[in-house]
Amino acid sequence: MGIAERKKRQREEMRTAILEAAWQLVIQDGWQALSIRKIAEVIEYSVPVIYDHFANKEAILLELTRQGFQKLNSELVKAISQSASPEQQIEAMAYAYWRFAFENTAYYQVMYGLGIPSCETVNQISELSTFSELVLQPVKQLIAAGKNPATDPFLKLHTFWSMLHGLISINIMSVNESKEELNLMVLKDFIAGFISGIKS
Amino acid sequence: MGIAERKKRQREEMRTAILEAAWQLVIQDGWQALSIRKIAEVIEYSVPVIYDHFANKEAILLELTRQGFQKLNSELVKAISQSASPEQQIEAMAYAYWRFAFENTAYYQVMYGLGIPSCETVNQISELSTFSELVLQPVKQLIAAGKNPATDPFLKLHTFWSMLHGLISINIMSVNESKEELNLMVLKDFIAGFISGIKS
DNA sequence: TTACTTTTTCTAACAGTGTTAGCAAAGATA
DNA sequence: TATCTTTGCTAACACTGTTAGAAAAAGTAA
Repeated sequence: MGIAERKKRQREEMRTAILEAAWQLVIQDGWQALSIRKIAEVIEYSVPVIYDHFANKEAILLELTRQGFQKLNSELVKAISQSASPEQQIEAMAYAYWRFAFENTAYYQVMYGLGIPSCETVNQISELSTFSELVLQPVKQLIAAGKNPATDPFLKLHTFWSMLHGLISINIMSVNESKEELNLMVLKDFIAGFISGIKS
Repeated sequence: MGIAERKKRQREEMRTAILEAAWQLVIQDGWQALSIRKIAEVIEYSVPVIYDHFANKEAILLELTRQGFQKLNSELVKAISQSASPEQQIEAMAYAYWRFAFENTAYYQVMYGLGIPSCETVNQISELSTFSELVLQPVKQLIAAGKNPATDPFLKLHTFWSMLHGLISINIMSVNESKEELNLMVLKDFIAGFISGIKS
């Protein structure tokens, strides 16, 4: 009897309808504005049916996160396949990753939980400039003492900040304790590379 | 007349009481669990008095963010002052930044809006391992072809991922458009340094 | 077709959230 | 003492995630 199959298919359709509605709302108003009730309105069903397919709101976000990584993966595969040497592959992947993030800002924000205290107001924080100047000072000195005095200190400042932030935020996210020593090594690796990169 | 002074002082006390209560709640239950009503309960005042000192909840978070950067700045100043050469200063600052993040996780999360879809469940995403393997492949090849075949590919993978993520998330946060070219240059700078770092 | 069972779907509620209008009480001024 | 200003509160509005329990629909068996 095909009834069970049809029911299964309908359940699947409902599930994807929920996810599509959720995604539509996310790219429309940002993932912070996503609500179960809005999803219910879009799919034209009552609220509790959503809970028949997802345990809670977080499970929906998690599924979108999964989709995001899936899409990113496929972009990376494409980047790899179109390049020959490992150098080119790495470069292509870096660009693909970068492009993915900015062409799919909503995805990236869901994937990494970005986008709170409100991105727009971060610029209001005056302490950020103090922070920048603080790091800038020794970087400038190092550049002056190095072999390439034309190096842009702001560029290096950005590299410094981004690297540290990325390392930390990825480490904070994954509770995997066994990786802590690994990350400390990455930190050391980065510092050494950063300094020698300025000098030479 | 000292009445105006006293009133001003009392207003200030109320303000700091709100911020202290908010902070206490943040380190207790995480910044996502922070609510105006809980703050009101802690300071033993009704809810609307909070709105006499802060426009909205976000303003409170923003102030905590500001405090976070202030504290980070003072840590960096300390790190700088205790080191002599720019190399040592940069290294000390990197470690200070790192330490600050992990000794003040709550601060760091508020500062960078981290900690959504729930950090704990990120590990459930199977696509992450696919992603890792994808990047790992060319990195391994590059290491094998380089002068230092003992280099840990996982370490390099982590560097790669962290750097990209840091660069992107900082760029996504600050809407400052004029910096986009700068960041593209940082990206190039990073890729070049990353590859040459593996080779040599 | 009818009676029964299972599945699906909904209404309504609970407990919580940010935010604000409007009133009451307290404090300051004359 | 009377007036004005500041301060603080109650109560509400419009949301949020989540769930219990009733109603409706769909499937099954006689």
